[in-house]
Amino acid sequence: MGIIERKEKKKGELRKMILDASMKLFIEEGFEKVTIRKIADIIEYSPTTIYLYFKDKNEILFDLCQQGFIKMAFLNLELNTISNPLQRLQKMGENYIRFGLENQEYYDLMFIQEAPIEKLHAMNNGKLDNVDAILKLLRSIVKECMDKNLITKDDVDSVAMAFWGMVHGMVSLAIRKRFSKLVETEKVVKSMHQAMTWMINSVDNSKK
Amino acid sequence: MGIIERKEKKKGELRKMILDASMKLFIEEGFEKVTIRKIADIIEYSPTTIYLYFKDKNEILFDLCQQGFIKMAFLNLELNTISNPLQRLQKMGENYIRFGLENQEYYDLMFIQEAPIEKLHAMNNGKLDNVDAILKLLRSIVKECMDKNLITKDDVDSVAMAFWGMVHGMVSLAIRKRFSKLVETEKVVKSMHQAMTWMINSVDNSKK
DNA sequence: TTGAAAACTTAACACTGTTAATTATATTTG
DNA sequence: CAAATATAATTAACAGTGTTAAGTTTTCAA
Repeated sequence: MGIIERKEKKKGELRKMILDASMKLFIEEGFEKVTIRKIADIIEYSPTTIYLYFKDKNEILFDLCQQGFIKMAFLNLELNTISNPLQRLQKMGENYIRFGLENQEYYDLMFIQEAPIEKLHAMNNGKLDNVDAILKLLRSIVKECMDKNLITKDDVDSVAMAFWGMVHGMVSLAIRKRFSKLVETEKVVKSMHQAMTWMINSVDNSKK
Repeated sequence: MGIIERKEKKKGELRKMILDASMKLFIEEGFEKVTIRKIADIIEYSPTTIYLYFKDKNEILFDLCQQGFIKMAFLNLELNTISNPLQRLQKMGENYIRFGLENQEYYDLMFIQEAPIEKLHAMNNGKLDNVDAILKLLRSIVKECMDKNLITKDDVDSVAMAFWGMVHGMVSLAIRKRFSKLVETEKVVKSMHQAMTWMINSVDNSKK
């Protein structure tokens, strides 16, 4: 049994080496540069060895993706200190925007690319993952806003979609450089926050 | 001069054949299946011939992209019949959502992929293109809403960003299957429209 | 020490966009 | 009309990509 454990550990070690190499490439050169052969170069194994530890490339990208969700979740820890749920919603949105702009490669993988998400759907083994945690938080804040009559009551999920949509839409359009015909490049970030503030104020029922 | 014209025409004809073949592949198999070699197969020329008529693949994708913008612009023609600018804004949003969901391949190229947009930035020879037209329309409607005190006054571009962001965000998250953990697949479309309606009603100052 | 199982590699397949060099086809000139 | 030139199209290749089947090396228990 000690032997099997050691084997498992060794197996785990190479798995980790592959993921570490992927992360290194991902951080330093972006996710398009994460190729099987480059990973193999770094860990000094042949490319095919990787397939003994991962079914395919998506399984590796999925792991990087999960790291991103963990990273993002950390930003939301400070939200507990804000008592007003609408202010909390705004702060969550601002965190989201900042995370997206400062971690564009992660963001791409987490919310724009279609490749790694297939794994997420396949790996639905009950355990609620990091995506769930963020969505659950968003939903609960929206619900609290409605319960306290800060925003107009409606289907919680739909309203959550509207907010998520707005921040994701702005971040992804910014990352993909679609705002150039609307505002100057230097003003994009400022305008995004201004948009966020306008929206929060506009839906705030306590302000009228 | 008649001779040069005829030559130009012939050159244009092969150019058109290439674009037609690209469109055929694009419509029938999606944009990832639009490859130089497949285009070459259809037009019955060698792959390298294509490079005599287009600088690179992006130049071909850019053309498909433009077709998408034209297609989208058609949907907005009916907007003139709506006198209330906020209702017009809602209708524009609903058109946008419908276009995105019904033309996912076009939408991908127009707003999600980064490849063809580089050409759009490079080709900035003054002439305001189809993207401009749509953004100009959005901006003017937002402005009209503010002028008529239907929504709270603020920087027009920022508010336009908020609305565009919301609809683009929802459409792109739906296309990339990110809503599965929030609402059931069958309900996504309905929830998107519900989200849109909630948002329009919530920002409507005339309703309070 | 032998034999089976595990770990790893080599070689290859089927693709991708793109380029340099070459050949075939028109067109213009002597 | 024939030769020279200009245009058009092709072949072959480069440098990549993910992935798989088959073969080799290593490890380890009987």
